[in-house]
Amino acid sequence: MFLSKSFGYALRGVLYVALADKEDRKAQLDEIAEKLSVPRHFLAKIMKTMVKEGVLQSTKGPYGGFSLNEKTLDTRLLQLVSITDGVEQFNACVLSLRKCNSKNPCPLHYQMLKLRDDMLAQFSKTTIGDLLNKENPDFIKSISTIV
Amino acid sequence: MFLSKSFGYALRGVLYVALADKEDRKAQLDEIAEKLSVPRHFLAKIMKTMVKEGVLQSTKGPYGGFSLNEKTLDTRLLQLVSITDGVEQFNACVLSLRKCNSKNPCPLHYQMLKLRDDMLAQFSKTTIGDLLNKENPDFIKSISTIV
DNA sequence: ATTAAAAAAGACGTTTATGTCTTTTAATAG
DNA sequence: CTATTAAAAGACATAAACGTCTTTTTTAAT
Repeated sequence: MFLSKSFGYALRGVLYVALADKEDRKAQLDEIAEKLSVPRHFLAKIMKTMVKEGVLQSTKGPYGGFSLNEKTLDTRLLQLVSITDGVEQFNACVLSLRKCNSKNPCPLHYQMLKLRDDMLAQFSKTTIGDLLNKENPDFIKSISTIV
Repeated sequence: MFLSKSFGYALRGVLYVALADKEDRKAQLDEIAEKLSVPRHFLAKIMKTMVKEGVLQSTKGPYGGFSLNEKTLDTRLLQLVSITDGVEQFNACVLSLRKCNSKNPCPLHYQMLKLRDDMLAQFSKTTIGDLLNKENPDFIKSISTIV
């Protein structure tokens, strides 16, 4: 309802790489996809995009894989949303009215505006690093428990 | 992002019927679709479903069309969401984790829970009648201004 | 240099949301 | 009762999201 599956895969993917980083190792696609129970090739596309957008780093070849870069932990969730879903839709009217605005509000304009602002605030203030600092001992389990 | 197009069409459709009702007349599909700039046959399906679900009334044949019933104005927006989108997705984890709950929360569990509750509260408390009582003089314009 | 490993790239397939078209059913006027 | 009108029903079409498979490119060890 709120976000695409790609967003969830992206976030779990980058979190997995961050956890591997704590063990001073890179994470490879095969491992990530398997541990997170996410379609391998689909995840590949998403990881690739994140690399292109500078959220992650990757190296090819033997001993290659995905790793963090200087920006990863400071990346805001909103940027992930932007990469996987786009942010324009946040501003779209629920009634599909293009000319819906405060001058000519649809019947749900202000109600939705509030919900939207709350959501944007949440996703803007939270970074990848924030999620990792929660010190949840079951963190790994929580991002991979799918069944 | 939040809701399907069908939801927007459904709400605008039923509001249009309510406005026609204030003029003591039924609204026909051709008129509604044209005035709201919504695909006729697609809207037909949605209107039909709303009739089946008891949100609206319809009569076939000459001088037929869609009209309100005793329940229409008391219908909560959540019921429209339920008809067009389903409500299960409100409870789905953004990370697609099936076993995400307060015992085993994903990193975004509580943040999303709050947003979700706010949204459900909004949609639960607001009825079709509430939207009509806002006395917005540009109401008709606001639900049909699409271009 | 050669080979193997791993990501990048891109073609292809499936499913779901959205949209269109035609036929059927029901109601009313005359 | 017949013709007409309008919704109901259902088949078909398109676009976007989601997923799979194969080939190419890059890297590193030997």
